[in-house]
Amino acid sequence: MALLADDGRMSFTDLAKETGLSVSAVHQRVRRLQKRGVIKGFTAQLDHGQVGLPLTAFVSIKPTDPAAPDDAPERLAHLTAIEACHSVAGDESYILKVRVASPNELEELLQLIRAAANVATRTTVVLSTPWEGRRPRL
Amino acid sequence: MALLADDGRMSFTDLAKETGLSVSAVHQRVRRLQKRGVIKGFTAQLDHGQVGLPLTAFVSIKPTDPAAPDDAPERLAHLTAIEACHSVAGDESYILKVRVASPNELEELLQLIRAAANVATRTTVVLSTPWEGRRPRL
DNA sequence: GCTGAAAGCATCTCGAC
DNA sequence: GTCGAGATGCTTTCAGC
Repeated sequence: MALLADDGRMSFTDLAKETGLSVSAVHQRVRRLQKRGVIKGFTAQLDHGQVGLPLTAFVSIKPTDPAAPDDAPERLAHLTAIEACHSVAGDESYILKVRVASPNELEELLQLIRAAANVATRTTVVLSTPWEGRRPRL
Repeated sequence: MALLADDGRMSFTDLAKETGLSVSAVHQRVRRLQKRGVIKGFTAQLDHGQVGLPLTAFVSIKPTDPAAPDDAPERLAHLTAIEACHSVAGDESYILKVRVASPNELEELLQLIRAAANVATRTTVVLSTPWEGRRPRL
């Protein structure tokens, strides 16, 4: 059932046909999934290239002072160019995924990140994206 | 306008109120954005933890034979645990984002990746995700 | 490219199984 | 947890500007 909600903006009546359930049953199930948080929301998938943010990069960060409290996520939350923030195992402490308009903006962003979170950065620029946001097979 | 489509499954009538345009104008604009590919589609955001895939990792890959043709994306496309595939600048050639149910599955997946694409892998396990899929500020 | 109205459907609620 | 029917409201198309 969750597999079918991946089609995003599909009418509940079509969902009902696909699943063989009645329309109201589908409706209630989706409502329940939203309340339980299994479905966190619905979004439009935008083409970042066409929307003015053609440059994607991964930024790994490591605290310059390992003794300092690790509140990097809050310190970086205001930087809207950061699309995702993952705490990771390994040499670095976080991996950020960022979207910017140009190399210049990337440079500015890295300075902001270093200043805001007191970290060293290691940046990996994305050249192309064969695919992204593919739905996991359940 | 694209900012408002981020709310995903919103009625066109509500969009029209927000934008001050008429309902049909909104309708036409969205259709145009979809045809131009600016809006690639609509999806439900699922909670991967609650959907049986609580373990996320980044896998960087590097060809074992640098002379071989680089067709890793096609060779890996059938592995549905791979959510995204980015070609990147730097020491490694691709970064994959994968979702699996358990460490065991991750181990199996890495073997499959190495065998399918003839590559060496470097894996970074995600411990937690303060945020993800945030909408870029336009 | 925007508007407004009309026709067709989907959504959502409710009572019942 | 599922179903069916009814009121409400949204989507979609079309002619006109």
